[in-house]
Amino acid sequence: MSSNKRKILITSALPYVNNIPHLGNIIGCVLSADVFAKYCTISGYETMFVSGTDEYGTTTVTRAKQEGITPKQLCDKYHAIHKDIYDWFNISFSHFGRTSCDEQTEIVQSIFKEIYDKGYIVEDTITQPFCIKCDMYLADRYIEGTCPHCGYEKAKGDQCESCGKLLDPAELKSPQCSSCGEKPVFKDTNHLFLDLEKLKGQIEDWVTKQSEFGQWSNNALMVTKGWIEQGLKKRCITRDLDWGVKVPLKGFENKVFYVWFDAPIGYISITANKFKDWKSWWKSPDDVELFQFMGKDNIPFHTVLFPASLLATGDNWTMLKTISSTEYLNYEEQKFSKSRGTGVFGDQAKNSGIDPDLYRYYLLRNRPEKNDTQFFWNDFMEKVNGEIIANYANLVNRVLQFSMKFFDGSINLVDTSDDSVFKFADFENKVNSIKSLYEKVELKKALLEILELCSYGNKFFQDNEPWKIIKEDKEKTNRIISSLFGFVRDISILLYPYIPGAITRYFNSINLSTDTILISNIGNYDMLKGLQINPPGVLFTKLEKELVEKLKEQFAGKKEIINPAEEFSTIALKTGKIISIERHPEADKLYVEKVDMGNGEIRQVVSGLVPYYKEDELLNKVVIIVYNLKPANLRGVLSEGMLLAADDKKAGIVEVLFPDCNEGHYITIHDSKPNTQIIGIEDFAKVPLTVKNNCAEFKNTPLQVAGKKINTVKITQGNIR
RNA sequence: GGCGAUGUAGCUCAGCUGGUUAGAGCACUCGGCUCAUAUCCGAGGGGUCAUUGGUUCAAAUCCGAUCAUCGCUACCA
Repeated sequence: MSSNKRKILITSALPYVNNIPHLGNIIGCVLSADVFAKYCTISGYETMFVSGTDEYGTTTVTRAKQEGITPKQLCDKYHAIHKDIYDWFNISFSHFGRTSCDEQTEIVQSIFKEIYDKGYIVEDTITQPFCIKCDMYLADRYIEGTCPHCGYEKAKGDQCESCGKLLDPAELKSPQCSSCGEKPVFKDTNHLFLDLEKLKGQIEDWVTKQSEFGQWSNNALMVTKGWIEQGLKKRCITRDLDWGVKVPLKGFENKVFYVWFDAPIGYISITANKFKDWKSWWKSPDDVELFQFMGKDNIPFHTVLFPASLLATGDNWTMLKTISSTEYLNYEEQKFSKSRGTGVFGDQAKNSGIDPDLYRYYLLRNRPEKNDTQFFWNDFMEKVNGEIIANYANLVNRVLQFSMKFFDGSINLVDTSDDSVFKFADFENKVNSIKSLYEKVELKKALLEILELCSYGNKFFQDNEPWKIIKEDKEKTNRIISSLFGFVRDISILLYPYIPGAITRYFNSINLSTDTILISNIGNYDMLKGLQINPPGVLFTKLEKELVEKLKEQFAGKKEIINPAEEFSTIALKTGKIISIERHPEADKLYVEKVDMGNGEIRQVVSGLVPYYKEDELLNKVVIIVYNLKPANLRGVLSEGMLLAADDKKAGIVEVLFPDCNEGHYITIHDSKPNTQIIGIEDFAKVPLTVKNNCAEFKNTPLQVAGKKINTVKITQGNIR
């Protein structure tokens, strides 16, 4: 069975099962991988392209509970949604599987055993919440309580949804089991850890070698190095949960593997799920080249953690050769957001009435390779209409129409002489260049070079004026058109990975089998001789302004209304008197102050003023506190507000604002009213407070307290924070 | 604050290891063609290559500093 064919194994990051992918997700992994896979296929390489839904983990369990179904049922439902979307986008997986298959259990367990036998697994005890009533350990997500940072009452044990901070469940105040409400007890539980420290040398060697060999992008290499330097510690690979792959070790019967450990192995098991000879792909490092596609947030899993697991087995696995990691695609200068309804998601794209090839074209044309890029509806329309339709589709159409009109649609031998379009466009060199870009997974550039070829085709057509020559020299006209016909056929082959649907329609209209869409057929025109073509149909429908405007409106999401006049009122600034001050026990730069806010309210505030002020320079002074800020935990000490200081970066001076009044006054501009709602630090950071001419201002309006302006002594110009 | 990335025409971007008057597409202005339900071709205007030092015979390109934007991170409070 083994041939001399190159074997290319392609994976695209496994989407988490209950997130519906948006266009940014789609271009990031699945679509990019698909173009490369299609290229490999038409190049005659033996190609395996796998992906699937990542199904295990607490998120699925929680969601299933909410919907009142089992995790399995939930995954069935969402898996179908994913599959449907990718089918619509014409993604040709060898297999789009799921991590909840039997092979996953077998392979994850066997890999684990190998790692265990080699001594890279260590056991350790951690303390975890346990619900007596439910008789189970509570995964981080299953526990709710008050967030120690912001005071949000329904914070989840792993992360507070209000302030976004990552949490340890033990930090929560008044914790509760999220299913029964019982107060959990904290019990010691044994877990297994992958000893990355011990693997460090191997990982580093592998990264050094492989990054060069596989020509990793700078971005991927930087993230990887950062990760390795940041410290490879022991990482926990088990969880107390039952939706996952069981840990095959005595004493761990009730535990499953943690998703980061089992998900990448999903690539292997999904392959095994459909192909009996999966080992010829995944255990064949000398014969197989592995290309992996993902968004930038997934890099360390593929360059460090997954390789570490495989290295630890000591076995001969096929490992990552080339990583293709994209930056993010934003939507009309915002982030895609399901909850805010911003951006186009896979299911919506499908219902938008626009040809999937047009999405494919635009997403790849704008592929975020080096930078984040934007999805703009106007840009979408302009690029689609002006590039793929006006340039390529029009070239196809004029060539075919001309052949129909003047030669009854019969094609003669393709002219490749020095007068032909091939010489005119320096065709051979261009094609080689495009092929090499494909090989390097430079998908955006390859696409642009193909379009450049189309321009040469149009120019050749224009320059030769066959519509005039036909009147005198039919033979010459035939040569012109036949060369263009062959030229367009070749370009279409090159374009197939990007817009497979349209190219298939094109091949049908010229009566050529789609089996002939092969890179090796470029330059081979024997099969075109004597071809009888059909009248061409319309390859694409142009995007109309009205439709685009409608869709833009539909997917705009909730608009943030920024009213400059009320902007200042998002914050509340209040004066307070420092009644005690001491050094933070755990930090060099921080003071911990008790501040009397008036009316007997005392707040504890932490501020980073040690390098700038001595204790007695601040004690008993009246200062300004951001009064409606979410409390934050700074190196173990609660800070219930922020002490305002001006900051002159150029001079390196920090000056605390000392208002000329007593404690308990609000700071205003004009007659603004202080906000009573709690805001986050990021909201506060958006409010531009500055010092100009020794006076504290908001957008050129002086801040006032008790009828007076707030002045600085040392700093004339600067920011306030 | 630290690390990393980015900053080139109105817009989207090319410009690798430094080498002639800085490029493309879109948009704009003008001209031409008509095979093309899509148009196309040509010409033109428009840039102190973020700012600023330095290395060099030569810098958008290399090095340093600064500023701005974005991402991650922190003793941001």
